[in-house]
Amino acid sequence: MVAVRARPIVLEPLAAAEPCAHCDARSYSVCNAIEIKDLERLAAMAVSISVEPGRSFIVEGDPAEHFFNVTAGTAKLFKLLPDGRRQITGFAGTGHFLGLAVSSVYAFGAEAVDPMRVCRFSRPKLRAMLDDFPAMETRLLEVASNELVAAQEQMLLLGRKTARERLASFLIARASIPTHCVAQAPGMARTVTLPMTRGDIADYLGLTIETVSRTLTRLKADGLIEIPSNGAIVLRDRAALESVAGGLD
Amino acid sequence: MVAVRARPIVLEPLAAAEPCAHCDARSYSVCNAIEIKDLERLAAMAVSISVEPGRSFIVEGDPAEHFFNVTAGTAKLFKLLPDGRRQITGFAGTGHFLGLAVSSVYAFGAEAVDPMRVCRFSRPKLRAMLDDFPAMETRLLEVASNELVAAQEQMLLLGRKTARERLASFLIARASIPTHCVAQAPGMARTVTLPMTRGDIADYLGLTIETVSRTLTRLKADGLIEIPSNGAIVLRDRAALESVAGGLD
DNA sequence: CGTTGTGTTGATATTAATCAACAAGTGTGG
DNA sequence: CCACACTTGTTGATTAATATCAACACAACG
Repeated sequence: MVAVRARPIVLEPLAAAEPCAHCDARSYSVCNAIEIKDLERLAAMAVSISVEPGRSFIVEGDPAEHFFNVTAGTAKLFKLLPDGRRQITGFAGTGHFLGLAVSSVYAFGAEAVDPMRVCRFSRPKLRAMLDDFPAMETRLLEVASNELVAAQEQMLLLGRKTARERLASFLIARASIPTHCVAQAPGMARTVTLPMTRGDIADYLGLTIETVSRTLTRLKADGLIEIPSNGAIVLRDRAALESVAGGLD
Repeated sequence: MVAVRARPIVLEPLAAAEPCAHCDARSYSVCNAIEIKDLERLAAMAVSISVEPGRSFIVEGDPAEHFFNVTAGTAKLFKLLPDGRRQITGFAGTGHFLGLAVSSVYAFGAEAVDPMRVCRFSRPKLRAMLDDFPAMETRLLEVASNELVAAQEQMLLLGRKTARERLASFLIARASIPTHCVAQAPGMARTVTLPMTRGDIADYLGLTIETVSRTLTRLKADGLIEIPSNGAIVLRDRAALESVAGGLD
């Protein structure tokens, strides 16, 4: 069964708009919940910003003044303990919303993994926007619900899965992320690109760098994956990986 | 700083409505976003159900036909692996909403920890309700955002904290849950009631029963807590507990 | 070239899991 | 009222998984 997936919402100010080579619509207006003309009005309220790899654009504990929509690249979202231990709570790719919090301060930090573009709204403008476009609020609620489901899945991973199961889960999940357009081969990318470092993967999976490295080596030795280069992994036996990811064998 | 906390939303059909001894309004209509008369109309669309301890009322993977609002008692929400490993992703107390998922099947199971009452809506009726009351949708988005923040905090706990830190975090978090009314002593209950078993705590914190037991014993020996009975824990040194919970010392 | 960041691999340490025994509380039925 | 099973919780001995410490390989970059 191939899930029907909503297109990622990508808000981009008109000035920065680029036509998409693959989608039918223009890349900055990929949203199935709002009329195009409204989207343009809406996008005009925002600022488009480039973020270089390694650069933080949200700092945990800072006043939450902005709301972001990722329009290109990938961010890592994380929480820190005073002694430096870090948990990456997720990677935010194109279409992701950041900074929804009700609280007045950000509950997490965000840093670019690769060259990013984000679209930034002030929170009052976001509020005005939601009041103007109820459909947008509905869509955001859907987005938040989906993230909640993903968060629960990650809790299962962190609380109960072995290192091997965690890596398999991670690779399978990564393989189902649409890279750009949503219309795609039936949910299956055989080569997974990993823009993040082993350290990021470790902090995402609640492991150490060494364990991530060793576990990938074992998965390779077992014929489940190939590692053509850092930053890419080929899923040689997707069914077996899914089985491992689900806690079987 | 004492956070201003919104009242829990409690929807209860009129037949089951009971006046609250502590709140100014009636207990079943505690919602700061909707007019009382609308709420009554809305509550009339729902069914109130009692759930005995140990009874499941949401099964992971089943068609997601209903949407629930907890009106009394506590539920545990969990995900399972095929071999029986279980991760409790949260405990849902009075005011919590369950079953928001966009997906057509439930992403988690829910089981009553103690005698519960839940208010049940069919999902189409929920949709109609949200269309009728945009304020309700706004409120749900806030709720979902807060749960997302809590989920991230739990990921930090599961991925990076020691057993001792996990227990301390759990106790501190439990101590800040308003039992019934929200207006309360400045955020601080010294005695924490734990309706769930050690096994539930273990599955929530990603530990085993034995480790939970041992760690509580150690916290007691260190003078941070007292354990007058199963089901209750007295925080003897809240500051120290908070310090441990935050990853210090 | 050295330097730095990233990744791999090996040896050892440590935390928490597992295996096991037992204690305390609860409910049942004789 | 007491024997009994059953559930829940505690504590001890041992094991296993992963973390930690350490060395080294390799690529990117000034």
